[in-house]
Amino acid sequence: MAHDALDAAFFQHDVRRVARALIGKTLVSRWNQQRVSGMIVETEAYLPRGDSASHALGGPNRKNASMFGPAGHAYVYTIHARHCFNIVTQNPGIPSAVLIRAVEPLGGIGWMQTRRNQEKRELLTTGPARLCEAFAIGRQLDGVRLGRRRHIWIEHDPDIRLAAKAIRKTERIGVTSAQRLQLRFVLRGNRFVSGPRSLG
DNA sequence: CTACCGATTGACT
DNA sequence: GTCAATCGGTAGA
Repeated sequence: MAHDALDAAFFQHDVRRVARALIGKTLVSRWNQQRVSGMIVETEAYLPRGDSASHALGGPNRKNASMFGPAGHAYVYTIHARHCFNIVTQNPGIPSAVLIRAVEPLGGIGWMQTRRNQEKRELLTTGPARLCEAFAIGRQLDGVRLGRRRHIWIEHDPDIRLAAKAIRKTERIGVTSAQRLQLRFVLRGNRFVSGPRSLG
């Protein structure tokens, strides 16, 4: 029950290292007395330099400001009328973030089904916008620090230990530039990973 | 004000 | 597998 919550120091490393390390961790949301949790099974890294797909390209603006803020805070953006949840890394001064693309539902599945208006577990949290809806993550969390006393945080279960080969590295999903970069990390074989099966 | 875009999803063949 | 709906944010007239 009382698993350690990851603190800011965890997120102050290279974004690729953090993206890989987040696989197998537990994402927890508590909102309106409703606790929801899931094991992270898919992430993507967005680099501070040389990454034409990063929202930080071109410098800070009103929309991407959180990417330039402190590590361990949320960066929530809107795309196609939906939300996506990132965790800022390496900052200050190095705008980078990890996109959480999919989790395996663990607790509060009934809340997820209600919020998603969807019964099938495979359709609750397989995709960045789907999991945001299931975890009640919206723009109001943009720039907010993660923590156990907040709306959202990440826990480490010491019983979950993944072998290096359990994590697969692939190209990112849906990115229209810089596609050759291998910046997506997935838990190999997990059925809650999003995207084409060939990249699972 | 209008025009256009997208780190997506869900419906469809 | 393919494809269009979707709408907030941003840029430009």
